[in-house]
Amino acid sequence: MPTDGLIESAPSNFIRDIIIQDIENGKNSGRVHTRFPPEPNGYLHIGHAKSICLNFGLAKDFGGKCNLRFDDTNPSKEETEYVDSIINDVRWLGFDWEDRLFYASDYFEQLFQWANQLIKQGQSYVCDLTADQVRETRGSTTEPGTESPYRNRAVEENLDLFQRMRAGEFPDGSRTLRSKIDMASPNFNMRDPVMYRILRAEHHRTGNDWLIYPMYDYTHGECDSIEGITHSICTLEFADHRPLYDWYVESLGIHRPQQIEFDRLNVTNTILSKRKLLLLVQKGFVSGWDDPRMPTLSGIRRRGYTPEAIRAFCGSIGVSKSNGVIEFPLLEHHIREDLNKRAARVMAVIDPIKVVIDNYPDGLTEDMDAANHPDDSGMGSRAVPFSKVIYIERDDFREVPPPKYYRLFPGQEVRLRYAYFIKCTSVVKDQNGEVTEVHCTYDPASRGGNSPDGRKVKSTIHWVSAAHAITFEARLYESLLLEDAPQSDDIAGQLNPNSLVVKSDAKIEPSVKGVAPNTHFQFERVGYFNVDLDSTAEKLICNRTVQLRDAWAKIDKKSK
RNA sequence: UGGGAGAUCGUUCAACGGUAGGACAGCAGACUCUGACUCUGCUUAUCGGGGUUCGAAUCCCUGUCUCCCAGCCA
Repeated sequence: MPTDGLIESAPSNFIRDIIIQDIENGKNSGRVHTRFPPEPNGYLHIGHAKSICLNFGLAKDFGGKCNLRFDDTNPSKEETEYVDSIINDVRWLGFDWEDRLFYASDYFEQLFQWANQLIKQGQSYVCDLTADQVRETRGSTTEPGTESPYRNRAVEENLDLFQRMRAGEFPDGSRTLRSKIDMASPNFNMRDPVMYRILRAEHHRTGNDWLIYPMYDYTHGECDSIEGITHSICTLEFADHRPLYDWYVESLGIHRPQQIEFDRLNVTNTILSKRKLLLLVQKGFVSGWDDPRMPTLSGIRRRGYTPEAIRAFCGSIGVSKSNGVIEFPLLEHHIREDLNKRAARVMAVIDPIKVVIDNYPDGLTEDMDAANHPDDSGMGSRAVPFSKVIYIERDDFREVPPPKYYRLFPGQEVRLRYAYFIKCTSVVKDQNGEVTEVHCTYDPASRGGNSPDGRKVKSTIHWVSAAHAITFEARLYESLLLEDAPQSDDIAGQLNPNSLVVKSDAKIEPSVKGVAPNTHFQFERVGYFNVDLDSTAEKLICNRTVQLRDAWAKIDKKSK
């Protein structure tokens, strides 16, 4: 039974069901408090967006709160650069943690005190086994582990040794603090897990204050507990850790949040492994974490994806515990849906071919009135200059038209958007037989795009006046991975050589002069583009965010 | 071969003992100064086998398949 007023339009899912039930049962006094807990060891990607939208979204929908907390317990992998990027990305996505920005490292002292409490309770001990020995004594899926010879050390000795671990008396890796649970447990996480390791590494926040660092399992539940988290939502692979999560908060006798696991986001043909993404950056396969081909939030932001679209996408994919893979076109659908509403229309020719209108007066320029958005007159209109020589898309002309081809070919009449009807009369070719120039005549009576005699044309194509065009660089992106690339660690062998195609001689109408980076446009009949960060007043650079749906491309492909 | 989690249109999520539904993708059509957008229609699914029930995607038994786990990573 849904609780009145608490359910918005968000679709039902098993986590909402749990929360609704908890509220009805008065658990946590009806409070809902979640958290997004990234480790600052890399950049956030679209997979994290699902978790962010889930955690912040749930808090919002149920009148609760959501914290941003950095799980920074492994200084050897973490950096301030990552902290900064994560803060920036979550904010960009549109979420607000108010004053609740926390770090696991904020709690190091408390965690240390709690570890001492567990020692005193006889529930943890200092172990002198090496990492290799620990692994060897852990047992296997069918064999129980064997107990450490140090398992039954006296409390006083454990307390002393643990203190001396902290004080730096022992070398890295020489000792650990372990929980005394059950070496025969079928769940490996319960076979006396390590709580603390000795690690001399500079921490991005605590510097060299600490020589011992707590492990994730020992840390996470207590951090949640300290912050009053009610629902600790994480991905499926942590399900096996839940008994341990519960063991710590119960042994310590502190507030017990509920861990709930859901399926992490997978997207077809997309790398969402932090390790592999790091490899792409380190080996120079991409220009950086914000390369527009990267699935990182900084990458897709630069590519022109909007937070609104990403949030809509995350809301549409649902939450479950199955191992699903979302098809990439669903993401593209949401990008198009958002950009269609907001992106101003502009005419740009990516792969130009010259068209000369033989009967148009030399030296004349006319301003054509073009709407900035077909469905939103509030976005106004602009003047686009027209003259005798123009560029059109190379693909919009065929010397020999294939079946169902409506565009320009010898003898065919088409409309130049917002301008005139033109008819192709002849072509000029170079010595290789390549068409270099298309000659046309225009119908002066069709100015604005309609002929007074009411005749129709099959096609309307876009154009740019050669004399007025701005030459710019268009960066066209495809998937970073080859389609059907095998899943393996050999990333180099799976890369799509066409993931970035640079068109340096693209032409665009002059109205875009001076636009700011990250302005979104729809290049009519081509796709959604945005102005790249590298763009300057001298050199305009645009990224293709996503192509328009293209019925002709399907017809063309099918006939081949 | 130990433990944990799953299995519903091509994909994904829903249906919580009572008409299997949405979105994306696909197909067909309408509209169109973007082969875009929009609109209309269509195709397609409960993993197998047994039960319980008037009635099962849902409950029970059984089989099969998939994912995760033996870091001093998170």
